[in-house]
Amino acid sequence: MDNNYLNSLNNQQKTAVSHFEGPLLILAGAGSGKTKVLTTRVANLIFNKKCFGQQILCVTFTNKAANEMRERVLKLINNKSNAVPWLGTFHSLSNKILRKHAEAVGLKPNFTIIDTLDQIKLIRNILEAENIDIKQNPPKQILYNIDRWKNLGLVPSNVTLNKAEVEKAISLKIYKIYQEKLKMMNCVDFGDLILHCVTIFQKFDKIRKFYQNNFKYILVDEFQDTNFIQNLWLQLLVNDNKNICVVGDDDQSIYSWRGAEIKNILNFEKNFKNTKIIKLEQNYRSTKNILSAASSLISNNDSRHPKKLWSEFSEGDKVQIQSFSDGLQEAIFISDQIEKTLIKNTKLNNIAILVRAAFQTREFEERFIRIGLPYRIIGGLKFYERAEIKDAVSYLRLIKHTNDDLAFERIINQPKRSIGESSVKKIHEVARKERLSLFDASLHMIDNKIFKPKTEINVNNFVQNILTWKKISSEIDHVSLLEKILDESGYTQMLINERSPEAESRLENLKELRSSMKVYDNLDEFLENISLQTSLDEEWDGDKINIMTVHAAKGLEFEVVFLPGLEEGLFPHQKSIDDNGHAAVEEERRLAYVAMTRAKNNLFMLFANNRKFFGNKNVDDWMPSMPSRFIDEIDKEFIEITDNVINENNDFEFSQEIQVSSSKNSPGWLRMKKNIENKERVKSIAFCENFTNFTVGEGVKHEDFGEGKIIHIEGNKLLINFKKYGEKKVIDKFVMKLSAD
DNA sequence: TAACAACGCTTTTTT
DNA sequence: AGCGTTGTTA
Repeated sequence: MDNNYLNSLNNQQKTAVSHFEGPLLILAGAGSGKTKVLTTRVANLIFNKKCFGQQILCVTFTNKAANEMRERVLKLINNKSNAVPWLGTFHSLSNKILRKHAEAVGLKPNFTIIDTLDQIKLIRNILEAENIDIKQNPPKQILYNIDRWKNLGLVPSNVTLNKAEVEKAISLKIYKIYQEKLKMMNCVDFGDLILHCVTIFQKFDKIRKFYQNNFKYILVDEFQDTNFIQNLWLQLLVNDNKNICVVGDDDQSIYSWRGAEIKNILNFEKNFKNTKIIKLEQNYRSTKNILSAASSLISNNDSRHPKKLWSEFSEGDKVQIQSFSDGLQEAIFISDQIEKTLIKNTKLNNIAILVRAAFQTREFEERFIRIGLPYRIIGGLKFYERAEIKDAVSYLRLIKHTNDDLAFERIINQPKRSIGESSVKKIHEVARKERLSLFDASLHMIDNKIFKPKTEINVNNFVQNILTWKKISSEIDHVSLLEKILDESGYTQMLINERSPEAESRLENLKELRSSMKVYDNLDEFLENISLQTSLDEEWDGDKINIMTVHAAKGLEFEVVFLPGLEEGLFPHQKSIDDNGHAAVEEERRLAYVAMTRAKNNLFMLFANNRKFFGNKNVDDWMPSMPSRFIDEIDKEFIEITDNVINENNDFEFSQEIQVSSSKNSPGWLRMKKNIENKERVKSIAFCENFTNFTVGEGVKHEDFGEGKIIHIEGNKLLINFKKYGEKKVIDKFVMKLSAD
């Protein structure tokens, strides 16, 4: 192996890579090459025979980051697959450890990891059983409280409520039952993965020492986003040599809502004596304009370590600030920009649209489908969270553990077996009284003739099927088992009978599930990993535009970045401000900073004057909006402002077909400014005049679309069937009556 | 019990 | 718009 890998590093990076003994804190600014440092450091440790690959614990924040890091490390050390087995996320590594010591916390090694939907369902069930009002105690809120306790390392018996927290008493009560239920079902949630590990490390010195001794070196990425329990997990694994290296950037801390504590990084040198601190301040990603714009924004935060990122790159284009009359115009601009200019020089893979909230992706999805640009939405709906996939997995789960009540309840009447709500409720009651799982309660009720005769036959068929499949599950492979179940349960037939496009795509998804299962050796292995799998799609295949939330974009970089929706209330998000005030604004600002610093060459920041919420059934769904404060906070030297607001009275459907370029005549930017000062509400489509002198059936002519006939009228908006263009919505003043002459 | 209509709430960010 | 919950009917 050649030693060139060190030569491509700058001095600070080299120091970081070559520091072997003792705690190391790397403060790495955005784009300063921290992944390179981490991967090279791992390789360097192995080259210098400081340890074996399997003695390195390397923790990343996402699976994506873990995969990328593994790939790069393996490349550096010559492709020995599985040479760094302990590289992964806190959750995946905890999963691995917990499988080995499950009994220590009263679980079987093949426990199931439940997802958020299951968590909420379980909490609902408990609330119902306890006769607690669901409306007054939303399961989501309770789940949030439980998660927070878990992030703080608190098991139910360790939670103490002060006077201000009386309202959490119900959550605490549920938490206790929730944990018991999970144990009974041999399930854990995401939080448990880490919490159980910590419990084991604390309770069993032998186990802890085993891992401490094994991990000669620990590396942690994105350290600014670790929370209390994750930090404790690390502290328990560090041995006396204190060879722990953490990398982070306080300006990129964006997970406080998940319990992330910046103080973990700020106090690191206090926790570990003789910490070596290295700052990486040279940026290798962005042009000077982008970097300066981002730096000027983040300098508005009070609580941060001042730092001076610098770049040897050219100035580049200024950051483009663009305003639009509504979200659709914004989407049209982005797609135009991509189609007209970018597509020539930039691969679609190098273009990203980063949004604050997931719902914003829809606007772009619709636009790209319409004009046929390939795109991918990352982290949207996860494959295994789809209904049909969860159903199929529930069958497998129930076969594996018949006391998995969540799985039981999900599929007992899916496909329909005429076992309705009331029957399920009865099973619940008996299960509670007899302290049985739903499955065993059903058997009990059959034996004791508690069901109505018809229901009994149906329930009996179901449980017998499950038992039969359970029996043969050890004889045939897991893929055949799934096929058999989908076939014999009537699930496939149910979808075929539906004859809808949705059902067809569900069948497709089940096929995909089937092929994805082949990657695993057996059913256990499949079930153990399915929940931690973010997506089974080959997400990064093909040349496509990337659409994702800013959170999901953490750690990634793109040639061109679009940031739509920079409006007060959306970015910064109102809910976050409501909940946490000033601290929240600072975190939102960091989020904007992360978003901006993803861009290498071109950065577009966009906002609309009117934003559509909750569909567009009626005009009330349109909300006037103001540009984000973050736009004002960026130093004007590095930005260029363009106003694309078309005549406000224009109909949004209609404007879809006009080119944006034709309209730079309205002083929208200045008007917006004025509106903010006067605190006036922006005039929006909602206030259009609401009458017209056209009638349904009348023939009309439109400048662009030619002749057509009115088929529906709503206020001053006409639905017209054009001869050439088909049905379109147009505002009345853009069409002329076709007079008899 | 199933099928369907009516209603109301949604959307912050994720392993 | 889309989903889950509630109410109505067969």
